[in-house]
Amino acid sequence: MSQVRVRFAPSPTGFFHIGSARTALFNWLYARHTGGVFILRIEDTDKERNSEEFLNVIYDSLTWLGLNWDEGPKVGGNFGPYRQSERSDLYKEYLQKLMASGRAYEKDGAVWFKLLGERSEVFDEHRKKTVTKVKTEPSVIDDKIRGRVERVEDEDFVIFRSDGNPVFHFVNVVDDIAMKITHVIRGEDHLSNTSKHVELFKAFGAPVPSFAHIPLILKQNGPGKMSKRDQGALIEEYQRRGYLPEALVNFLSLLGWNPGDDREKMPIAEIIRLFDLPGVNQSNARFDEKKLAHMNMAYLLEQPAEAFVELARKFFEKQSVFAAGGWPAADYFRDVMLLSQPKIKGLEELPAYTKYFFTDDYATDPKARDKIMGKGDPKARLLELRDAVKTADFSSDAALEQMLTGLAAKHGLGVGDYIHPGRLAVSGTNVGPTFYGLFRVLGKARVEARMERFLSTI
RNA sequence: GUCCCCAUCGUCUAGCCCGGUUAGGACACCACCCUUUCACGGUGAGAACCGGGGUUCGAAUCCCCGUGGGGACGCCA
Repeated sequence: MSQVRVRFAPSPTGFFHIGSARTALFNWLYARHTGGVFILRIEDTDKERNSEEFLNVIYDSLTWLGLNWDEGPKVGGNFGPYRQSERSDLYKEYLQKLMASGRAYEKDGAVWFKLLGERSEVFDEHRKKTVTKVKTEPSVIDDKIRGRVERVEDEDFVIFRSDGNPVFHFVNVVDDIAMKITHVIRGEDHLSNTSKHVELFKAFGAPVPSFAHIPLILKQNGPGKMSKRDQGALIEEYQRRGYLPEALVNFLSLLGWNPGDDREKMPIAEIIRLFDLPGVNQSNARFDEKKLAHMNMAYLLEQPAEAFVELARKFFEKQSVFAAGGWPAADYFRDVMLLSQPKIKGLEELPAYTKYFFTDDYATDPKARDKIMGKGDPKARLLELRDAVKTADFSSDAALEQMLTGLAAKHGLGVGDYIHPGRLAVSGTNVGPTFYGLFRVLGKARVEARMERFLSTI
């Protein structure tokens, strides 16, 4: 059997969204699973709506997701060029073939594809105009996901606009022939178009590729499929918010596909090994941001220390959390991030979660203050803690824990009686990382200064 | 309106092809446990076969019809 050749064929008319990413991913997975070739082809025949900016968004997003292409812009290949705007000669050549065989004709300045069969004029109520219907044989496609689908294509359609540019149906088929595409994996919104494509393949005398129409991704709230304008629809949004691409890829792979058992979190190599077209679902899936967030957390939690610190550093950089010259010492930043890693759900929480580590100018949460200061005798506990801190060993969590348990035992109290006001005094909040880690990383000098400052306000 | 696709917990889904399950898992939600807070983690609860007809000893599973959802009907892609 010949090598699988699949293509992802976006048009640069807007930001790259979840649905496109999933289509790209399934094509990529199928190529990697079969040892085939993944081709990126830019469908930019609509000059009015294309832009270089959106083209770069496509490259950036695919690269970020790790969906590398074997042939296409930037990497080349034997079937280029890979931008349709650079392939006009080929399209004219193919048009000549249809003209020569009598399967294309001009009308109203445009070129139409001619269906074979008996013709009749019919008034279309829905479109409010008279159209020419052609009595044709049904086009049959043997879809790898949906099975046999039959549809009658009964009207000639435009293949070249009156401005001289070819339309999608035409270029799509011509390029699939020219690039020797074996499997067309695309969204179900194209299923109805497929009969047009099948007729074109046949008119060119070319073999019809296998089709696999994947279900659509529906918006999380309200009716209809997800579009670029919907909440959470854009890939670049997740990139900006510090999501891990491997988490997004894992989540996306599970939207409309599953390995056939309970496994969800899987390394990409495992997904590639298990992915296949028959495993793809037939029904549409609703996008669930919460499940994606959970997947992202799971990936974040298992990052090795240095990798996590690096991710955090890049995120802080991109968000410009610190002024150019205002970065904390690398070791201190590292300690703070590692202390926070097990506590956060996403990188985007990090700047707010760690703010008080990097500045003395933080606000004290009034709610936390009321809650903690209104119970027992926190001031007395803080005074005791302050005195104990003076001689305490800050070199390890264990040493600090020993200090605190000793202090609590001496006064017949629980460690919580010290921890709650202590945390509030040095961080202004009642949520945060482990208390001993908090003290250790802040260091004795900061802890003492902040405790004194806090004591002076009560 | 015409044509095409689809239908299991709120959501993603396993089971369907090759009829016999206490219909399983995950996210979300709730309770409890762990615990210095918040998370994580653990345990448990609630939660589904769209409806109606067939076929069959037996239907989530096979067939038909409804209904519902989605898509396509451009000189957009």
